[in-house]
Amino acid sequence: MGKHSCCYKQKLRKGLWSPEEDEKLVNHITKYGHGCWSSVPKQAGLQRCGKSCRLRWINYLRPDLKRGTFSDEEENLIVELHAVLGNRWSQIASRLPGRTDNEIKNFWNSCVKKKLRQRGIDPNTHKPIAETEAGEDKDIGCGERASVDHPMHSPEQNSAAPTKRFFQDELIKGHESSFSPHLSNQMSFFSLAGFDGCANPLWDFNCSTTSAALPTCPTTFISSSMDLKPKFNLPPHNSAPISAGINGVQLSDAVYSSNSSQSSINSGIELQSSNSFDSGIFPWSELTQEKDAQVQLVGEEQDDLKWSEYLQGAFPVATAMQNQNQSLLRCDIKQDTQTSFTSLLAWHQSEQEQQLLHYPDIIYSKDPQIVSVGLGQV
DNA sequence: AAGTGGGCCAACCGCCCGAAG
DNA sequence: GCTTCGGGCGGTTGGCCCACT
Repeated sequence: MGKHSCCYKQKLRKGLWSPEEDEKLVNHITKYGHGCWSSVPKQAGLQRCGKSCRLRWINYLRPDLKRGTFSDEEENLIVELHAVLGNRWSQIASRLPGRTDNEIKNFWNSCVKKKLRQRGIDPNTHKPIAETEAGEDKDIGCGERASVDHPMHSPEQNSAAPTKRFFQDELIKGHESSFSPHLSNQMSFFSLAGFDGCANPLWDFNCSTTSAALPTCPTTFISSSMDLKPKFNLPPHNSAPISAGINGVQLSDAVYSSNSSQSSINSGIELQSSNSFDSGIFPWSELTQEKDAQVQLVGEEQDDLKWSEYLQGAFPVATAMQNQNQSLLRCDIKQDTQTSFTSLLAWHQSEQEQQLLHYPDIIYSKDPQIVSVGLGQV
């Protein structure tokens, strides 16, 4: 693989584009579209390779590009999306209309990183720097949960972001999720159940375990809570879902329930016959696939949402925030168990007991539908 | 005024993936 | 199953600009 064949061709111009070249490219694409990029330079009369033309168009000439500095809202959104997606600039860019991955990447590297550090936040883990440093040489802290010898993690994946990346990649492999996150009426939060918001998996699994089974939905820790607030003042159409959900600290707050048609939570853990990461434990596979993950409001108002819409602000925030007195389901997934499925189950049961002791009003159910019903009664 | 260092950003590089043959 | 090719992505580079000395 390596270089494209076009890159070997001689006499191709490199470096900055001249206005004439830009004009040729724009004229050609507006007339004929780009079609096959490798043929564009020839057809447009350019001494460039197709890749160069593509890049120039996407990053600079495209008419729908928004130029200029990033707004505070955009910056906040980038930070939050980065907390979820890591360095997946193209996916981050897809949530910011008019911005390119390259632009966002540059903005991040030149500006945002610095700002975060100044605020004492590690831009990689989105955690306080002190905490991150402490976690590095102490126990398996939030940022370094991935075990070194874990088969999921290559040496380069010892940092937090690649760990998350691993899970994201796995998620992307499949998207027929049997799992729909339910949102509480109060907080429109789309949980990233598999991660704690610090770009870390909340569970470690043996590869064999992972491929065979994952807990579908820890409905275990459903409790009443009303203390979630957006951390950023995003535009109205963005504020609730993004700020409440993607910011690291609160990532695990959510409600999960399986899709009724594909049901699933048995003992809180489900054996999956197909792609384990599709089991819904990380329903945000839709982050990349734009498929039909449905974010549902629990209770009388149930609105189906696509994750993409969710991120882009289609979520009916006002509705979600109206019912301040209704319980918020929480799904706090602690990183606790070691690698085995069995231990996870044991932990699940033990946590249930603990939660019952401390929160008598907690609703537990192995069946998400029952959970929903229970919520309706709260 | 000249030199220097840093920031920004457009563009390139190397790699991956999927489709096609 | 393999090779080739095109598209795409993330990381990196190089050049321009500007502030500072």
